[in-house]
Amino acid sequence: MSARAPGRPRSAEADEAIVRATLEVLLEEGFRGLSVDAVRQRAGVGKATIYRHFPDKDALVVAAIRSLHKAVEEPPDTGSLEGDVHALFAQGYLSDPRITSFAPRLLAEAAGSPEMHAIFRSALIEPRRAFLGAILRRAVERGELLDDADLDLVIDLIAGPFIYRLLIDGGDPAVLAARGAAPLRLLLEGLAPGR
Amino acid sequence: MSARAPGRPRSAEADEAIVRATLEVLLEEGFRGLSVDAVRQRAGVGKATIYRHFPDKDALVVAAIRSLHKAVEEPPDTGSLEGDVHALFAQGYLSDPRITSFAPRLLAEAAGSPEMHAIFRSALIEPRRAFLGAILRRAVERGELLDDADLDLVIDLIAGPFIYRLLIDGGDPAVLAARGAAPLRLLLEGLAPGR
Amino acid sequence: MSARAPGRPRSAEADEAIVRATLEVLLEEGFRGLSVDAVRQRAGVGKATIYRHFPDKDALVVAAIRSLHKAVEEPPDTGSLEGDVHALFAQGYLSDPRITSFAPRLLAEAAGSPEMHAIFRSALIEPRRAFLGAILRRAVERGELLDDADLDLVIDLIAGPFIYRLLIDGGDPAVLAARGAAPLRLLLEGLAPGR
Amino acid sequence: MSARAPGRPRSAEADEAIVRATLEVLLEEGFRGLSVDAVRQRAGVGKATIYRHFPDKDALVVAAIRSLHKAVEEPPDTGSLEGDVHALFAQGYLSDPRITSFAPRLLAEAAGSPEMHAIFRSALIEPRRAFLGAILRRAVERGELLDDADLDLVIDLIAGPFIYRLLIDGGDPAVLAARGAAPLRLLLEGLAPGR
DNA sequence: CGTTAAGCGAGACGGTACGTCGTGTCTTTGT
DNA sequence: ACAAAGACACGACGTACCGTCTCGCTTAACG
Repeated sequence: MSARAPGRPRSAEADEAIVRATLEVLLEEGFRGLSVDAVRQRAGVGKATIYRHFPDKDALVVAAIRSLHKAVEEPPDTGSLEGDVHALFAQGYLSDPRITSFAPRLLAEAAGSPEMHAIFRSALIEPRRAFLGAILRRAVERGELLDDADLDLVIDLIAGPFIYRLLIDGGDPAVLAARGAAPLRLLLEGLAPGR
Repeated sequence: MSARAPGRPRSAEADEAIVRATLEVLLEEGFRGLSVDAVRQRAGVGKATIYRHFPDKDALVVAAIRSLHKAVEEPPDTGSLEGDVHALFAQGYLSDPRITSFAPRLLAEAAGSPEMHAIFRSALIEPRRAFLGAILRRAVERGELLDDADLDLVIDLIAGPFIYRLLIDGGDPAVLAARGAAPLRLLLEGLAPGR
Repeated sequence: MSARAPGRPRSAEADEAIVRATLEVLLEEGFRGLSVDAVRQRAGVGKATIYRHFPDKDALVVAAIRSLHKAVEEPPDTGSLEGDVHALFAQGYLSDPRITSFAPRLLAEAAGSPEMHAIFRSALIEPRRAFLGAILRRAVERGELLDDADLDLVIDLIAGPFIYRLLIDGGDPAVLAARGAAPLRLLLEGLAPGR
Repeated sequence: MSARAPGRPRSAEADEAIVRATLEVLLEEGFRGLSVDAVRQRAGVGKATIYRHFPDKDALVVAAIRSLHKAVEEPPDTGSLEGDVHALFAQGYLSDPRITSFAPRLLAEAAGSPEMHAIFRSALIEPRRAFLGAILRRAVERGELLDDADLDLVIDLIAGPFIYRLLIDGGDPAVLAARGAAPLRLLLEGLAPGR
């Protein structure tokens, strides 16, 4: 018995070319300047193929965003919580221009669209929370944090102000560097076990 | 020399009708569904009039957002920082559906548009930060906070996780109520002077 | 090594199914509504098979039209020219709805396409001219027409007004019956030898 | 009471430019090569304007055909029926390439579309019949034709074979010149009063 | 107190992008 | 080895929207 659909299968190359072209146009021309025909031309692909792979332009953008997921690398172990977090920020954990540029737009689409919101979470938010979570678990093992600390809450406390600043200041890296780390010290003091 | 332009003056009624219609369409149809013609029809106004009052569609949206500013009320003095902050959250400081619905969309427009971003900050962010600031200054006067506390930073620490949760969870009020207040207690402990 | 049969020799069936499906779609949807995919689906055939049998859509149409040729029957001998011609008209010599429906469309394709025009002539025009020619030759033998009459010209004179009316009046059978035969009498008088 | 519609009136210039551009593209590229965007570009007009003036591409073509009507000139009086008819043919009464090229295509559209057929008749057929009719009436006055001749029938007899040849031979002018006039002599003999 | 310049609703205008569909070619799997 | 199924590149179709431009009319300040 065959689980295979008949006919010529969808081209993975075309799919990849479309997503890559979308990302390129998105970065060069911005969201407003993204046209399906521009993607079509750059990908060297037929318009019908785009619409066969993605129901509409939004889905195309979502796929492009999702493709960024792979780019995020594992955070290194520097030996201390503070070092780990700084390393995470330093490696562009959230200040990656692609993220600061795309995330708000994606967020806008997510408003009123539960599926879009789920994609937003799974493609952008959760992987980053997972990295922070790993760092925090290492800190607990090291004894830097209380055993019963609510790690999800701690993540909120670390990432929240950072994101907030990101949104308010429009992703200016200098401002982020200056203010992003500030809450961390405060938290480290409040959450240290021996106190 | 005349300080007055000749001819019929611009109609304040038309201006108001345009802004109101824009808000209505924005709420009913969302950002994507907002078309100048829809505003025109709902406002009972000529298209040229819209473009005489606002240079383009973005300006129209900005004006509509700005018109929401008036709705925010002064936060009451409950006698304690914790009470004030809870009161602020309780009165819908940020969970106002108009805010949770508009803010992300506006944010999306703000990405890559400095003017839009400035509007976003001045119309939505700053008024709310001002309220929190007033509350915190009262707390300093009461002796609940250290005199030399960086209030802007404290605001980040309080509002940041809240906003972060708002964005992640899509503004679900129940979740906000459960998690929004959590960081506050932690902060209050860490920032109390007598320690 | 496998002695498996080299696939089903379905070629002839497929060809016939394609032509039949083309005719059906042509009659139901008209020329504009004829799409190769519609033919494909109705014939239960692969698209590549169609293009293996016919170079392009025009050839497909030509084949469909040609398949109508077989339907035309030999004209009977009634004993007189007038009777023969009336019999020819009566048997639907040209008022066959398939002809009145297809001919103009085919004509349209023929404009500017010599090959199409040749098809048009050989599949529709010439067989009918041949019938008229046979009738006229019988008339010459009977002495009803002058020996040196230009039979091609006589055919033009008989068929021309008829076709002209057909095109002008849109193939309305009543009109054709009323006016189609009229020129014939006039011609018979003018071409009778004993005058 | 105002008979004037509100708003900016449709542009007669745009309409004319569209029709002219359609005719040009039609003549240069042929029917198959006619695209609305080509017309749009050549006319220097917005696509929406085309579709505001004409419901679809067919209507556009019809309007272009109709615009040819004005080009037909009055037939001169040469003093004799035969001369008049020759003059009519000589001036391109029916051999105008625009006619021989468009008529069959229009005919094809007319099949199954009464409105289209009516346009075909009123824009192409009737004006030409009217010219022939005028010539024939002059002939009756001159005594060249019987007073009680059915002029409509005579028109059929003159025009019919000519059109028939036109269609069969694809509008080759040489063939038309050779064969188109042949039936005329026959008819003149048969319809002359003094016989 | 009438001119007159600029406002007004209405809607057509030139463009540009959208998403659908049709053509003729190709690449799969199944028989 | 050929057939069905259907994906592919290309390009036209008809719709919607943006921001500009006439229309004919109102409205108010100035002469």
